[in-house]
Amino acid sequence: MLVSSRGRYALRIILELSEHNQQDFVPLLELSQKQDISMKYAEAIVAFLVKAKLLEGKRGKAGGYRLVKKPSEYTVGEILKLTEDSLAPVACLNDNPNKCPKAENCKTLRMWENLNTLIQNYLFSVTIDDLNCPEKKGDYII
Amino acid sequence: MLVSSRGRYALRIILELSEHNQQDFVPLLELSQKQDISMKYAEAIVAFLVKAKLLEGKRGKAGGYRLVKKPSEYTVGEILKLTEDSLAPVACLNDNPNKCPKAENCKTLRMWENLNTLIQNYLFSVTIDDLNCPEKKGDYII
DNA sequence: TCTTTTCCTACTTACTAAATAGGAATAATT
DNA sequence: AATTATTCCTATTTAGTAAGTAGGAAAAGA
Repeated sequence: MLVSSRGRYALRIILELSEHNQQDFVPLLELSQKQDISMKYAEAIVAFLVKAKLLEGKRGKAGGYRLVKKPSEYTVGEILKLTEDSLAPVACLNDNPNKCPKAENCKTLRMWENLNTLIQNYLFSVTIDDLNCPEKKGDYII
Repeated sequence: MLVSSRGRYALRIILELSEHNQQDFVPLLELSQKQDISMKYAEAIVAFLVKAKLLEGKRGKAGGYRLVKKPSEYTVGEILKLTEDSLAPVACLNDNPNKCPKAENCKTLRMWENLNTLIQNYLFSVTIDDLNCPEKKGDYII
């Protein structure tokens, strides 16, 4: 059930970028140092985020990375869904309709679906902006 | 974020046992066949559950496995917490107080804590009995 | 042309989940 | 006492993949 390092780092990198002037490109060296992630690993993650169009990269001198939209428009859910491939707790939920041959009689399926809904609803409700300004977003209350 | 096979299988095995007369011991062969899990892998999982005192095993002829309490007293949460080691989405939540050197300034910590609470509250609220009789437990509604 | 930067491809390492194998110990039955 | 059905125990194999590394090509500004 653990979120991967890639996911956690991606969040931190986007958070870091959200704190810079959004016109500016922030070089990888600065990102990796500030976030204490090895240059090379940070590079792999950032490249992934650029390919997924969550970031924009610019080569050459004065190059670097920047966000493509406002921090309030990034949800934690969209970032993690990308890096984790899926947020679902069991793989069969990724197929719609469910392809598992046991799905019809599966006594746990409903429970997994409910858990999945719960997780997604929460993660897609939290934005990068919320993480920067926690007072904007009340704690989750059951 | 995926639940392991071990966790999914453990749930299915306990569900299977919950459908038998609870005095009887169900042999592994039957469990593994009914649940379509290899004998040897099922054995490893069941041994694990016995060690954790979630099941009781009896050797020799007419031996097998049975539940140690009523199905309504097993929560999905307790089963998965065992098989997954932890239900937390990030490892640092397992230490109380948090040992991560960045915890003080971590902008994502609160979000992970909230997600963790959400997941735990749900999983510990669902029992094996609920899975057998879904009408007993309303769907999760946000 | 020099420097700073991203971009790209490939590789290595290490971990661990998942599954298998073989046989010892136990208990009921005949 | 022998037989059979079963759990219990220890060790091993396999395979996938996350995590991290390496080196150099391409681009862009000064």
